[in-house]
Amino acid sequence: MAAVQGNSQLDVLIRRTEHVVPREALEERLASDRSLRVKLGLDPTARDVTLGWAVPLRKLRDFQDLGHTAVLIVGDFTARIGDPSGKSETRPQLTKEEVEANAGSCVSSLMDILSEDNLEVRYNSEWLEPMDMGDILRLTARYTVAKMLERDDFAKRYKDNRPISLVEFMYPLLQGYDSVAVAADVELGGTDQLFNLLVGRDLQRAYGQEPQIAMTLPLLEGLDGVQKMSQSLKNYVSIREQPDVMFGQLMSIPDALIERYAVLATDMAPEEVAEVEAAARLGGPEAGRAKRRVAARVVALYHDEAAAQGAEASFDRQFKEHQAPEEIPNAELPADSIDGDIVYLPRVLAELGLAASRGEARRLLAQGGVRINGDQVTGEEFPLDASRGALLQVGKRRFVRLV
RNA sequence: GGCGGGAUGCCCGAGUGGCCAAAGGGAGCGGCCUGUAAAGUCGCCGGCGUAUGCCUUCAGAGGUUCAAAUCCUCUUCCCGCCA
Repeated sequence: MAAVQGNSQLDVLIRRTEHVVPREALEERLASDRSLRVKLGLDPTARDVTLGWAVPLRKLRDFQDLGHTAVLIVGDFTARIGDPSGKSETRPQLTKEEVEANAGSCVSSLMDILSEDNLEVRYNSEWLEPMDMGDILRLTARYTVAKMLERDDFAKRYKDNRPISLVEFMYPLLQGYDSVAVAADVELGGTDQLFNLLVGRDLQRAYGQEPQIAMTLPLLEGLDGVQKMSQSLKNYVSIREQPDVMFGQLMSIPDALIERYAVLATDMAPEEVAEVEAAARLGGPEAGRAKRRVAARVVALYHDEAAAQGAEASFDRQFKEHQAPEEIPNAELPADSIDGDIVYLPRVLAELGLAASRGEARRLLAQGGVRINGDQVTGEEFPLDASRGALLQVGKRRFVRLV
């Protein structure tokens, strides 16, 4: 068993959680000194690990570090059904091939956070695929419609006369059955998973097992500051993002979220979080410094200290001093943008991907969003000889060296 | 099986014959400002070589009309209610 014992172990595990149901059961099981089986379901539709998804993963890592077993469930079977949670709408079902293609790379990127030790990876098709209609009916017999409708999402949709697919009723049951199949002691999930985790408890009881402890973790808001971080909303930060980009993305969170990120996205100790929060509250430059501190800590967590410092330095260079970044990609002047001894800028911007279309490029020019060698350019044509080797900048953060 | 509702630009959502490339909001983008890619503020936000112009778009296919996102017909998909 691990170095941390008793209450301190409990403290570590409880940190950052939203619900621990029931908490006494967790205390009891920890006291038993047994290596617990801690389950976390993985939706193999995701391609990247985001800072939001990292929250439960890092909690799982906490358990591993304390000698418990991480049981990662790849929902290859359930992914083909679709998870209704929090989406309030039905999602297209994935094919077996799509799911398989994702699953492998998914698990490998999780290894950035999880440890190879104390790890068990299971695919739920292992036990769900062989079920026959009899098994399925016996499973559904354990649950009632009224109980299903306790779930907020279902209750709301039912009340609003919005669709609830029958298959959505199956998902919590199957996820709960996963817990039975792997004999989970604890299941982790986002706050929106609480209902499903509790179904797991009911089913385990029904199948004669000791019910698991349901532990939920807060859902981290995305860069927009409102909606939860998700890949489909494109408001996320990947844990594999380049240091400079990651730092910049983190600096773009609203001030109101500084503390939230300090708690959920960094490894800051509670005292340090308190400092950051106090600074953030002061607003002004203090808040700016607090945000930097959080951003740097996140970068350090997924890269290293040097990368964090480098990222902060280049952030200052680019956004405070308005200098070009050190690394600027070269881009060849598109041939069809050249007409005699002039280049047609909208074409250049569009072809190089600096603008979505020539129309947008022209708007950017008109709005003063384009600079060449630091000087604002508003005309659509530019001398060819002055273009060779020039530094082309769009907005504050897109740079290209023309060759 | 019967009845009713719906499908609009990245998303949500107005629009029921011309004033519609289509209100409004969100997201996104740009300028300014600043402590940052925060906040605030102003602006942009279908495409086209630079346009009082042309093209494509309001689920799909036809049709009526000088003129259709708006009317008619058929088709596809979605939803609800009653059985």
